Amino acid sequence: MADEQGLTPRAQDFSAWYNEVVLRAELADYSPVRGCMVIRPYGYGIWENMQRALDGMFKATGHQNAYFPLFIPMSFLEREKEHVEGFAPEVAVVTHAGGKELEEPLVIRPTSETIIYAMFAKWVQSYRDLPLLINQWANVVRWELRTRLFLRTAEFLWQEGHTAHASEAEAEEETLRMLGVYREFMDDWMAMPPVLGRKTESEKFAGALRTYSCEALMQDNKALQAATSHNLGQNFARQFELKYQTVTGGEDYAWNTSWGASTRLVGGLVMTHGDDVGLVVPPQLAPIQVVIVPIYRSEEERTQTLGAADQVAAALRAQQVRVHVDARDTVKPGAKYFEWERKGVPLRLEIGPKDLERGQVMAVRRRELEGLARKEPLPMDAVATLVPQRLGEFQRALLEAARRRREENSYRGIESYDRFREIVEGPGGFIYAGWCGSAACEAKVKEETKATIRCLPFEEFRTPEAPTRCLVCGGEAKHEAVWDRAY
RNA sequence: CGGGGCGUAGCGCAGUCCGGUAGCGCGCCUGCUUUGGGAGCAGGAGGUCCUCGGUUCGAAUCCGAGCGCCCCGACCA
Repeated sequence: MADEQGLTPRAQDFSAWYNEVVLRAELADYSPVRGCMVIRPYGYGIWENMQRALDGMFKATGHQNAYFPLFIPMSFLEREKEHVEGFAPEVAVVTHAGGKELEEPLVIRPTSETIIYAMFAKWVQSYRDLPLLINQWANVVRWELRTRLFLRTAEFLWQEGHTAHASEAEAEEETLRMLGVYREFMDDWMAMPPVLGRKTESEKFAGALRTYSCEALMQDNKALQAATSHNLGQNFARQFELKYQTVTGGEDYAWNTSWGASTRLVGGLVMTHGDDVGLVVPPQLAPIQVVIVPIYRSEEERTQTLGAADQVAAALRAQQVRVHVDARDTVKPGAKYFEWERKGVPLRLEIGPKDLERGQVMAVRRRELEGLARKEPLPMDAVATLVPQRLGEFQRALLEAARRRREENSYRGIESYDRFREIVEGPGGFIYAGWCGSAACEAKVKEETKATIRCLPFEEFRTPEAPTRCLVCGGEAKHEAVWDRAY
């Protein structure tokens, strides 16, 4: 670290900065097991808020939670060819249990399509049993060679939605609906606005017909795939005999979708809003939205300011504000400021003798954002109404700032491959360019620049004037693609 | 799995080249004074120097092997 109290500046070493923020804000810690991490209470608090929000949205769109086992028979995974090929290198396998070698090895789920659709097959007989809309919150294991806190760990927490439908159109609608849910979550809760689009064949989920994703742009201008939604077609249904009787009495395989988002989102949050002081958590997801720091000298002042702090806290809690009073007597106010800023608490209220005299509290925002004063006094008797407003403003300003940063670092109308390379190898960012649709052109760019097609963006994200030529071969452009290096 | 770096007190590090029995800052504990942006003074606790083996009268230091972690690359939510 640059010095013992500050962090390595982002501009100097983004990667080091990221690790330091995660550790120093007490989001997570390294575990004794290589590639795994311990999510600490503060980090888990953010994840719990994410879960709560997403879970509510899943329920609102008709899904129910269930839980499927961690262990999957090896033979299940092997049934879908593309699927097993995609995951084989990274699965962990249990070969021994109960002191004996198992007859059939058990895979620790890298994802649960196989076991879930095997169960769906038992539960679905008729079109009347469809759609079946299930979600599970679970841990999964993917034995990655190279890991990073939150962004890629051997074990991670996520949710995986799995649905079965009676028609391809319905499955496609569901796939896009859930992509939209993720988008709404990222906009409204995380203030991390994604670009939506379809994945290319080489980037799609192993076993899917089509994959869609939400791609967010981090502060180092690398892309983060933040959520994916897959139309699985009938691929898994065929392998697991997930059949149903149609309205007309015939028989057909069900159409499946799956969609997921993981604790990786926490890493995205850090890399979207954090600054050189530390973490910045959007109010909607902050475990602590407001921290109150009393300031005093004498014992009498201590009693008074702490009393006022408790009163303000109670008034805010009545407004559903998550508030913490830092009443520690052994730490000076300045030290508390730094600590809570490092942890990204959106709003701090300072209450000292001078404030009490004036009947006010001093409010300080975590980050300076356009149009919003960093410090302002709030009348004591209006705190309960003003603080929720300030939190809302801060949330909106974070989204606005993130959106602006994304657009400022997006490049459109790039036609020359040399120019493309200049951007990728220089500042980086989302590069919109034409693509002929050939895997060869896609692979060439990846090999030469490490940039990949993050997605083929949906209409609303596309450039008004569609590219006509493929960035790589100069042939006719079939799509506009968003390229970038990615996490 | 290749390249680089690093393993010494809870954290960050010095000491290693040139062997002589372990130190600095932060943090922690006690007391007093402090408290509006990382407090001061005094006292104190805390270390199998990653592991194993070798060389030596003597190893944190030299030699060999192994393990672990971080960063960069190939593969990936």
